[in-house]
Amino acid sequence: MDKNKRMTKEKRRQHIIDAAMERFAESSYHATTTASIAKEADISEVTLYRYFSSKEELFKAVIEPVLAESLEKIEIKLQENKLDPTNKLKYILKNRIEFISNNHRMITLILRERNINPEIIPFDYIERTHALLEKAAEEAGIKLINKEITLRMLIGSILSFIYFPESNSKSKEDYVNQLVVILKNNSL
Amino acid sequence: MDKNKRMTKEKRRQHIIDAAMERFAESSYHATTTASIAKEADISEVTLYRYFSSKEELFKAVIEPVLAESLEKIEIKLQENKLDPTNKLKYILKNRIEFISNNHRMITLILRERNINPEIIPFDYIERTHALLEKAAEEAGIKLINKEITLRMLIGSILSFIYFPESNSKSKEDYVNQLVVILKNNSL
Amino acid sequence: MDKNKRMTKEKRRQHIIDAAMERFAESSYHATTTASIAKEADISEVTLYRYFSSKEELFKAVIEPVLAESLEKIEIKLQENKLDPTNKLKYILKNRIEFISNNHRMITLILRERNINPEIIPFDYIERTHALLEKAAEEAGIKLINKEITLRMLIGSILSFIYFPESNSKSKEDYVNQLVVILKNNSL
Amino acid sequence: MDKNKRMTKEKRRQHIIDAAMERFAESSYHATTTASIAKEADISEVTLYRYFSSKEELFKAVIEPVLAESLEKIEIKLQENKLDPTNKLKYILKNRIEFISNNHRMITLILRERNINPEIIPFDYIERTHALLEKAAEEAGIKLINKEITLRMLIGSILSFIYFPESNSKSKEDYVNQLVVILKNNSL
DNA sequence: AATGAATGAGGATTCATTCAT
DNA sequence: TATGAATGAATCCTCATTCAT
Repeated sequence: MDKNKRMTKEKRRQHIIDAAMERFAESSYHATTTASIAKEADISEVTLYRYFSSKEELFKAVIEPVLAESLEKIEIKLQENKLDPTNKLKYILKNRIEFISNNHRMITLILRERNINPEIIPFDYIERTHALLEKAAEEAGIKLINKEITLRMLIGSILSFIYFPESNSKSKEDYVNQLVVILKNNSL
Repeated sequence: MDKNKRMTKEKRRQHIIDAAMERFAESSYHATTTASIAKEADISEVTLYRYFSSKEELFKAVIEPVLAESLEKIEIKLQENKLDPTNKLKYILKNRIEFISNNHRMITLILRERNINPEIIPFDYIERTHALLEKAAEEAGIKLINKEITLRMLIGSILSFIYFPESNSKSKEDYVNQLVVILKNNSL
Repeated sequence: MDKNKRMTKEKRRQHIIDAAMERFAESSYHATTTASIAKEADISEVTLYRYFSSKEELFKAVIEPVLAESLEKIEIKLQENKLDPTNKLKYILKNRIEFISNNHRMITLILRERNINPEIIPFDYIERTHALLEKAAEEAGIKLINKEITLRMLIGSILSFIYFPESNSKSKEDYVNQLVVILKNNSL
Repeated sequence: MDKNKRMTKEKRRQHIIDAAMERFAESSYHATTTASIAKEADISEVTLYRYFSSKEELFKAVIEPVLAESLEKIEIKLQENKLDPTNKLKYILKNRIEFISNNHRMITLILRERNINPEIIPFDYIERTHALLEKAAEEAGIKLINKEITLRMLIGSILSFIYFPESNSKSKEDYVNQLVVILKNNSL
């Protein structure tokens, strides 16, 4: 209680966001009440509303960093174009897998809500990642028996980290390298 | 209206379940109101309550067939043991992929709600599928550089059908066959 | 309680409107709570909302009949043009005074809210009545020392009935007749 | 901001009252928030509460001068008794009309709230004015066909200035003089 | 003296569920 | 069997007011 009162504005804001994330992740946007978020943050609902003008705005603030980071960096990096095609593909895979692993709860949350609140979550990660992978695999000369199998293996690999997160960074790097080797070996 | 009145009890029950599925799939358990389900089914809310004693029970009835089917058949089939290891693996993959494709909306719905209502959705498909695949891959002698990569490719392939459904049955069969070939080719 | 349940839909609707009028008249739109209206009507708030989708809609329903009646009839009657100018003027005065007397509480309510909710109360009675009187007085050849004094006496007479209502119909008729006589006598 | 800080206590108090009047006149007592008043005055809500212990007290302070002035002066003047009856009547009329014109917004505000907060607005101007006029008219020997019509014309004339304000002081004086002439001319 | 931060109480509105017919 | 009518319990959000600095 006392320490709450001493928080700086920015810290308290983040504190509320954290509490909200906790609650939103536990249930869902609709199932989560502003009262429960306030309780989690150990503040009153009114205080919550001093920082965020509505439940929806709070929700946006929760997912915003992930939404913002998401595909920006990767697309910038790819446009710098210093990577050869194979490393481009590896970069995408690594980046996505790291991203998912680091933001596991939030990603789950976002995917869960994306159909429900399309106006809040304006684009579809998975679609866009799919498109990126498609282009990169082609450029890297990966030609399995058909394109579909290639892409399902690539995107599926990434998706697996949503359901089976992995924190060890080295493991993820190894995983990507081996995956690409296998795919290249099996190209026509 | 009139046709509603003529429905048999069982038919009407199913009619309500269908309507409920429609609505639950569109939003989420909490965001879906019993009023909207009744409207979708073109009946009154009270009638809905004559068939299902609560919203939760209706939800259970919606997902129950999928929940029931899910891994039952596959496990029975596997225990019959008439398949050689490789075909066992193929069978699991095909079965899961078909299952996901045929029940796509419901699967999405169930996955979305599994954290929210753990008491309603009592087990985790993906965990169990993962376990099945792990065993089958081992028996089939698939030994990629390490177990993790193998499993991520297998489970990831399946997961991809959640996000990228495919209705053509032949395609799915081909996909599985090719996937297994590749994996076997790359075994140590 | 029991009799409430037996009300027809239309009767109950009117019952709620009456209760709302009671409460709105007692305080004001903003100071009146939907809870207090429901209590006045001896129903639950939810029932209130079954009949009116919002407080604002209920408010509109309360004032609508008065708003609708208000100046329609008078303008139609005047256009029929069967009255000589003096009787036209008398007609306006009588009509307005009757109207105010019969709907005294509602008029007070509407005047009170007209500045506050201009979107709900879309036009200004008094302005329009003023305009009607101006034209009618001119046609009736009433020419006091100046136009302002004439109009203030006319409109003021009407306004007085807002603050000092009178139920006896004969009195009102007499009043109008005498008023017009005086004004005519004093015309230049 | 800076100038705010330099205000004397009394000046700031008045500054807040002015802001509050602005807001109360714009909407109504209940629809006006202390936050909006504070914003209008460009101070914090807490500061507002340093000057006025509650919203109600602030409201009282807003209307107090008008309430205080209202009928005090007039009654004192009348008791001095230096005026002949006709001029007494004229004095009342002029005084009331001037008063309404000079405090137009506040009068409107007070009339709007008088039913809502009878404890705050403890007496009824209009009733009291009516009583004053009744006595004065009688003393001035004005005897129209009946007392009611006389009084409605007198009080109605005053009321008209609430709905149709007039700023020109000469006009008002003329108006009163002419009104009284007419009434006297028509006395029995 | 002034305020940023905080809140208990309450307001409009919705929801799952029940009652009476 | 079917439903129109009804509601207690929440839900998001706002308001007047207070506390700590």
